[in-house]
Formats: sequence, C-alpha cells, structure tokens
Amino acid sequence: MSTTQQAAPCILQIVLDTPLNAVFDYRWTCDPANPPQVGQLALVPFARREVVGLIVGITDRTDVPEAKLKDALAVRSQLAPLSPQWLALAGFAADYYQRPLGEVALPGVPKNLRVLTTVALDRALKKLARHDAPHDGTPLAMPRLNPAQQEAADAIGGAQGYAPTLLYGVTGSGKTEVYLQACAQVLAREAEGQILILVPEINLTPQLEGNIRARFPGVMLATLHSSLSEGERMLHWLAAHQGKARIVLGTRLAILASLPQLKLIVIDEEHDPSYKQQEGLRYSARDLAVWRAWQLGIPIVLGSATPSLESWHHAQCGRYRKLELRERAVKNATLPEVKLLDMERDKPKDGLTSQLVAALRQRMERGEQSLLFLNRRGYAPVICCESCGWISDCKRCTSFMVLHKPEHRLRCHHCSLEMRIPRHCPTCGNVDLQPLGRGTQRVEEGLQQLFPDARILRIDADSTRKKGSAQQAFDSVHRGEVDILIGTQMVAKGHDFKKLTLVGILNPDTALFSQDYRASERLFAQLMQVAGRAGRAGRAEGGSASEVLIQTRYPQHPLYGAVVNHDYDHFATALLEEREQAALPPYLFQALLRAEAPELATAIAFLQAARDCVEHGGITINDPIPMSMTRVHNVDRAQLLVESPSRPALQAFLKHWMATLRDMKSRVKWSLEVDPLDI
DNA sequence: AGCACGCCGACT
DNA sequence: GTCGGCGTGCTC
Repeated sequence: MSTTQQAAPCILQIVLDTPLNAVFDYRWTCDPANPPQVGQLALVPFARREVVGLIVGITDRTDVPEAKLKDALAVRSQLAPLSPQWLALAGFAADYYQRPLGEVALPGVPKNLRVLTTVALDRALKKLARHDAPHDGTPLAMPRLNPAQQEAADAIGGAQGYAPTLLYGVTGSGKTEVYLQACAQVLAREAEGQILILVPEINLTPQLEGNIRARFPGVMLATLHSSLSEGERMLHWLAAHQGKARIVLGTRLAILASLPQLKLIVIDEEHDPSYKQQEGLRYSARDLAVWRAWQLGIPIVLGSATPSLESWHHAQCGRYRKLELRERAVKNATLPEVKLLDMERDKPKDGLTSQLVAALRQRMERGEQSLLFLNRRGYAPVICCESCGWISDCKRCTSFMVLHKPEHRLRCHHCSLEMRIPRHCPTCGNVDLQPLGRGTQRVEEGLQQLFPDARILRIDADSTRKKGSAQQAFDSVHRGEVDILIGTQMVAKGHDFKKLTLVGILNPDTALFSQDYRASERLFAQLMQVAGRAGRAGRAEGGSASEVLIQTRYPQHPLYGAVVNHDYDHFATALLEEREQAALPPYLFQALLRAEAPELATAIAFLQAARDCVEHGGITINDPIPMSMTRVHNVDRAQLLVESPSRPALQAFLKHWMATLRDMKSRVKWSLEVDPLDI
C-alpha cells in the first residue's frame, strides 16, 4: 500500500444550473498539493456542452456506471471556495422554494467567472488586487440625529447576535441616516466586517450610493444589481467574495452574494414588492435575508414607513424589535396635509376636480412644483365603438389594447402586440371610436390645455424608454425646470423633490374593491410613499404647507381615513385582525401551482391530476381555477392554491408533492410558487 | 433548460 | 432535391 503523495483519482459531486434535481458525479485527478474543495466552481462536460457547476461533495466512489462517468475539465482553484454558510443559504433557498440547488446557487455567479479562461480570471483578480488601496478623503461629517434616530442607530449598530429590528418611520423621518450611522458603528467595531444593504430598485436611489461614498471614503463599496455590465458584475462580485468590499449595496439578487465577513444586513423599504422575484426562482429576498441573519447570528434591520403585514406581525409577536421614528428629521418639515376630494360632489373634468385644478394653479403662481400620480400609462386603457360596443381587446391575451396616442398605436401591455389605431370599427365600420378611461398621456394632454404656460413633464415607462432618460427627467425636475410632473409608480419612489408642495392622486379607488386581499395593504403603502414626495425639505419662507389631494368616490372609506391621519399603526393592526379572522397570511402559509397550455382545459386537467395524485391530510388544496388574466400571448394559465396554517407541514407536503409531479413527466408546463404575493 | 436528432412541408 | 418546423430524449 503506497502512502506517497501522488495524484489520486476522486469523484467530484457537482450541481449544475438545470431543472434536473440531481447531483452529477465527475472523475477528477486530485493533485495533493492543490486539492479540490467543496464550494469551488468546476468546468464540466454536460450533454453536448461545457458548463460550470458547483462542487458540493468530494468522494472516492460513485454509483454512476463507468460508461457514463466523465472527467471534469477544470477546477477554478484560484478562486476561494464559497463558504459552508453560503452553501447552507443556497441549500435552504433551494429546499424552501422547491428548486434544484444548482438553479439557486449558479445564476448568481457572474457569467464571466464561468466562461473565462484561467488566464483571464487571473488578470481580473490582479486588477482587483490593485483596486485594493483605500483611497482617503475626508469623510463627510455625520449629521446630528434627533433622539429617536440616535436611539435607533445605537440599538442597531450596537446589537450583538441575531437581532431583527423593524425600523418603522414615516417618509422623511431619516431612516437612511439611521442606517448609515449604524453602519459606521459596525464598520468601526468589526475590523473586517461587511455590511449588506438592500434597496428595492437601485436606479431609483442614486442618492444613497453617493451618500455612502461620501460618508465612508476609505471603505470599498460594491453595488450589485441587474443593470451592471458583465465586467462590472464580476469585479463587484469578486470584491464582495474576497471581503474587500465592506459595504455591498444591491437589489434583491444581492441577497445571494458571497459575503464571508457579513456582520449587518439592512433592508430599506422592506415592504416593497420588488423584493419578491416574479419569475424563475420566485424567492423573497427579504425572507432570505432574515434567514441569513439568523444563520450567521447577526443583526438585521427592516426599514419602512408602511411595513409589510408579515413584518408588522412579527414585531407584534415580539419576534422583531420595533423601533419608531415619529417625526420628520428635517426641521420645519411637517407631514403633508392629506385631503380627500369627493369626486361625486366635485365632478372631474379631464380627470381633474376643480379643487385639484385650483391647487395646481396656486402652486404655479407661487413657483412651486406639483406632482400628479396616476398608475396607468398610455392615453386610454381601451378604445370602444359607440354604435356596436366593440372594444379593443388583445387577440392573444385576456386584456385590452391600450391607446398610445403619440405613436398612434394600440398596444397590449402583456404581450406587446401592436397595431395602428383602426380608422373604423373592425366589426361595424363606424368611424367614431372613443377612448375610454385615461392614462398619463391623456392627463398630460388635458393639463397642457388647462395650463398652456406650465412646464409639464410626464415620467412613465413610455417616456423613459431610452437608457438614462429617466435620470435626465428626474434631474430636470430637481433643477426646477418643471412645474407639473405627471407620472406612474416610477415617480413614487426615492426622489426628494425640494420644491414640491402638492401631490395629487388621481384614480386610486380601483384597488379598494380588488379581489386580491393584499391590494389595500399595497395601496396604503403606495399612497404614503407618493405622499411622502411632498414637503420633505421643510417649509420655505412664506411658502405653503405641503398638501396631498386624493380624488376619490369613497371619501368615507377607512383606508383613506387612515391615510389622512398618517395612521399606519391602527390601519395595519386592523388589517391584521381581519387577516386572522379570515385565516389569511401571515396566519396561513400558501403555495401556488401554476400550469399553462394552449387550451385552458389542458391546464385545468393537469392541475386536477396534480391534486389527485397525492394524499394531503392536513393540507388544503383548493380547486384549480383559471388565473385572473387567463390568456397571455396565446397560452392559457390556471392555478391551484395550497394552504396550511403550519409552515413545516406545508413544506413537508410540497417536498413529496413536487417529487411526485416531476415523476408524472407531463408535457404541460408547470411551476410552483411558495409564499405567492399575487393570487 | 439547452441541444441534437429525426421525420414531414414549401422553397431555390 | 434541401431548409426548417418543433416533437422527444438525454444530460454524471
């Protein structure tokens, strides 16, 4: 028996980015001087291609027949292996969301790391090593915090071990400042410590990145989000992986970054739906962040003016510590006054009530800015024929073709089918086709007639199609070149407009009576967020108090009452009670099985079969139903809702169920979503 | 999911 | 005669 150190054959157990739920074995000749390690990447032949996988185990035996077993091509040994903690995170996410480990672990690894030759990777590593020298600069002085902020910053920055905190503070109460000073404490205490800051959309918070750089000039900051170039992505990912970047600022995908020295996680606007991935692996970055903090035994702070009911519930149960910021941080900046404009009494013309028009005129005269919020782009959501009742429905979807006037086209927002506006009704030939309802373009047109001298700017997905044009638009608002801003969703987030003293909200009522029980929670958050754009800078000399005017047909609705009183507290608590009584999340755990097929019946039949193929004692499986938007791009979609008051019971059931479904090998395309947001 | 093989329709 | 449609079969 030889004990000399020599190259020995071994078996690498590798996961790959494929829907196949399996670990693949490969032969490899181990160099004892440079042995492969679990957590390293390896290049392997797979079917007829070469792909990079992740080594999850190393053994000396395998059940794979000799004829099938292939040799691994290379192991990326110049890259430190992903840590056991990181592997545990990926493993948890894979189990929880019922996906193969490879599908969770590999997409986050930059493509360049997978494709590069070893020589090119070495070059990149060298570049990063040069990057390393901490560039000095005088750190911008930390502003003084008010007592509530200081208390919060100390509580977060000084926390030891797993310490989840819900930072509940109205818009403008200075949550960002709390994060930054808590970060400063952690960076000072932990010589090598890393901090992960998650934001909903990085493009909408350009200020934060600048802020962090100004405050921590000697600290390397890396950003991680989907609009990085491949080169940047690799560099930033490596900086995080090597521990060089001590602050990582990113969107939801950054939750799967490798951060070997992670000591604090910050989640800004934790209620924001964009923390939930809506395709592929449908994970919640917020939930994974909490798990990661728990696993590492580190503090995590979840900040919001309108926390998700899930987090609110955890705070009420004492699982999260709740810290409150009740006042706006800037002196003299009071909360804007919210008023409801009754559309039954004050009938709107061109979508605007006379009171809103008067308020706009007043701001014009004072040289202040106004913002109109309407979450519907295009000119009109539908056009119709007045004589025969034809409406512009999409041929491929269960939806309408939206009128886009500047382009003279009808467009489906779901499958992007486009056509010219028909001159005559396609069914009866009538030439009188009327737009029904209004979107941002139509409001813009009305405003131009009403205020011919006003500088009006529309910001929505259509007006900002070109790269960088959104930033340009926001910049011109900041420079005061705009009197009236009209926009969708896009204008609600992030930006502080210093001269803005009026926010008008045009058509929020539809969400009040939605089938989706989460709609009111979302509407409240959205209203508070857009209302928060006003009056952030403090009342100017002789200027007006900021106002938020909400046009509604239901001014007596309790949701609006809570908005008027800036009272999320009672609203959230009341909603939670309703949820408990109706046995809905967060008192119930759900998963959704979706199926799609050319014919609805096929999808329904698949779901029915899926329902019947397992025992499900203790788990509720509802009837299969068509999705609310049944047809998109010529495929019909249906869904099956699975529920249980016990998360472990649901998880155990899903595991068995998925294995059974995979074995069915149905041709129907299906997918599972755990903790779905939209039902 | 890719990717190739394979077996039937309208084009140079 | 071939380019190409997408059915189905496989991936250590």
